[in-house]
Amino acid sequence: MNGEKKEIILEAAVEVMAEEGYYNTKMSWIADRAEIAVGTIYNYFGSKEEVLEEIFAREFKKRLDFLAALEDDPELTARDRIKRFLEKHFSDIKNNPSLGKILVREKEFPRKKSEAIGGYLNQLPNKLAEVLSSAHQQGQLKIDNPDLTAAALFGAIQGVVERAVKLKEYSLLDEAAEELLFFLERK
Amino acid sequence: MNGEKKEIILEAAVEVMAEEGYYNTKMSWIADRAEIAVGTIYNYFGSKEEVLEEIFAREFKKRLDFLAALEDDPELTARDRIKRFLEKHFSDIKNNPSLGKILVREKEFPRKKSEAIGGYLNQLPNKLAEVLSSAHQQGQLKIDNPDLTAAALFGAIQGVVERAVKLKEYSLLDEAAEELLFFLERK
Amino acid sequence: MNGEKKEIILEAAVEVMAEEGYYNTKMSWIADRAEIAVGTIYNYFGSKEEVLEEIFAREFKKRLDFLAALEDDPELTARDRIKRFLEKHFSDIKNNPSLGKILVREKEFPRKKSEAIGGYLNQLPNKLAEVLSSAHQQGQLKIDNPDLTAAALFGAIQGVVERAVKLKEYSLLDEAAEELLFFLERK
Amino acid sequence: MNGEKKEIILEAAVEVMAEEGYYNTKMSWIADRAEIAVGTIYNYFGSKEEVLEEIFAREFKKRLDFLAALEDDPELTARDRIKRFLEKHFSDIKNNPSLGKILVREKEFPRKKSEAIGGYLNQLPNKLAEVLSSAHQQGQLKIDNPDLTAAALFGAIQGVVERAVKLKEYSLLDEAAEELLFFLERK
DNA sequence: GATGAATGAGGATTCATTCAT
DNA sequence: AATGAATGAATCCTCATTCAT
Repeated sequence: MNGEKKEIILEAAVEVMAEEGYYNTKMSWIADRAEIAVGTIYNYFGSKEEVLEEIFAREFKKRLDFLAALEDDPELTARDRIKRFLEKHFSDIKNNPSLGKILVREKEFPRKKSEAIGGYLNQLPNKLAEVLSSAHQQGQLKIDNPDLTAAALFGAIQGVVERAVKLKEYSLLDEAAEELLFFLERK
Repeated sequence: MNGEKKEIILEAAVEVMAEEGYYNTKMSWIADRAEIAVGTIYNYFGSKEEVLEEIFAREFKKRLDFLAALEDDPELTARDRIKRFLEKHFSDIKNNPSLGKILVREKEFPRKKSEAIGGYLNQLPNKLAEVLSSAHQQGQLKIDNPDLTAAALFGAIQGVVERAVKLKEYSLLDEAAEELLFFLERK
Repeated sequence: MNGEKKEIILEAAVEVMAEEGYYNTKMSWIADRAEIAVGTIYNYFGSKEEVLEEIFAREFKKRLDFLAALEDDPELTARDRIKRFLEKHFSDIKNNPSLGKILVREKEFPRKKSEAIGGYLNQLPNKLAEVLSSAHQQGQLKIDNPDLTAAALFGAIQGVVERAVKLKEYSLLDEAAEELLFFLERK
Repeated sequence: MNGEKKEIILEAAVEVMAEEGYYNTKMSWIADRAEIAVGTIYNYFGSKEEVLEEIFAREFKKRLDFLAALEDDPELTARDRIKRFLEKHFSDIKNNPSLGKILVREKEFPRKKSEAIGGYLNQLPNKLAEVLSSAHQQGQLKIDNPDLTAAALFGAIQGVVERAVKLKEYSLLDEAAEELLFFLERK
């Protein structure tokens, strides 16, 4: 019951921030959407920034965990891992496009402070780089610079989501995983 | 002499916004950086938002023009065009990383109003899609969905720039053009 | 308790604006006078202009209502009606000279927008003209141009209030009603 | 030639301030209307306020002088004097309604400083009161309180001008002198 | 825990005035 | 004398955060 209110607030925040952007979102709008009082938000979050951080923390953690789980499965090739990851990600976004909007858009944050979010935003490419790197070492993938490829891949993911969300053509997301895999398959 | 002051302001704005982000940038900081008075900015721009718009307008126009020029050269294959475009873009960013930072980061703007910026942000992927699409029709490229590929490519460009700028590893940008071409090369 | 704060703000605003004039009045002074924070004013009024509007709206409405009530009493002659109105008005001003000062002074407003205030400023002369006009038709008063006479009467009222308030000779207001009636009594 | 520029500026100022009001009038608009540069205004006036002051000073001086001249003519009764004064005033306003607008409207000024304007605004009623008072002493007029009557008369003048100017019914001004004399004529 | 009125620091913008040309 | 770009003090308004109820 208690934890539930926190969820309600986060959901409301995701919606409003997706529509308006972090800086244009007023705490009172989040409260309105969540059908609670502004003050109540501060019983669960220390600040507006923390709300955004929590959103990022959760979503990125989910994805990092998912990726970690895939790595633990020795049966899978690097290609499989990336494929599964992409499919999961795009399918999640399709289920909650608001979230997708925020995840690709909020690259600008309250200065300095929120190292937190910046951190998450780095971890995923890093993890992707790791996967690519180990695949490369095992001869599964021919890539020269895993960091670069991971950065490109991560950007491509964002680009596709952004496009799909902006045009509300969520069907783009269905083909997206397959499409992006071509990027890793080289002669 | 007159037009010069506008340039000075824009340069200062690019620097400060790159460091601090649009919303965190105070007009007075731009003025300080440009070594002028705040009021002077308003002799050249109607608002803070207009400053950002002008930056986007100029940079995107440059790139669109460059791409258009490449299209006019019948000697070039699609691959050449994209390659040249990427090389130019990454080299520009390397020369002015602050600009790169802004161009990839400012996806959130003063609400509704700035259709302007949103417009530019779409035009480039659209143009890329066009190039890919016509190449596809001429049998030069095997891609299924030019829109999707263009979105991925555009995102990948942003991702690479973002990574390079964030880690200040500008050497990443040297290999980037070559790397991203893999988006177009399939078995 | 809630509505009370709005009253406190209005009272403070009347005082400060009377002393300083609308344009010279800073929102922070109103807040200081009301012993609240600036932000609080904005919980009750949308803008500085709206504060002034509310003052005008209330005071003019009071007077229009009073005049309307007098018109509904068939026992009264036109002279009685005007007399009562003037007595009430002058007595009100005597009780709150600050208000008097504002009511006669604020003829210049934030451009265009405040049709509201302009409206009130017209309604009272119009109403006076009506009373005069109907009195004329009933042979109670000999006046040629009710509009003109009403404008003069309205101006005379303002002139007397202005003089009394400026010189702080509020006793002028005691004789004022009687004096102005001479204006309507013609051979 | 030199003095001429000052006149041009004053005319432009009267026009713009009549349309926009003192506080809403920008110095640059006056300059535009006068077809000169802003800086030039400051070669003739020390400040925006001084421009308004000069307007008031001139117009009120004109009227005070006119009234003084009428007083010097022993042939005239008080009624004649007032009548002539009113006719002149209303006719002047009819010729330059912009001026009329300013003269009745600008009761709020840059605080404290401009005692000047406040002074003029008092002098005219004072002078009127003098005329009435001496007429009273000579048994020409039956009025009890010359100050009060003068204030009412002055207010009535303003009221009529205001109405005429606001509705652009300048014909009201033709009858106005005759009408206002009723203030002096009692049973 | 929930509420929402009160708070006040913060910042974009305006515009009278200056002064180098 | 005329110019008009540059100046920066001044102020309205916003909104995240607090806290008494």
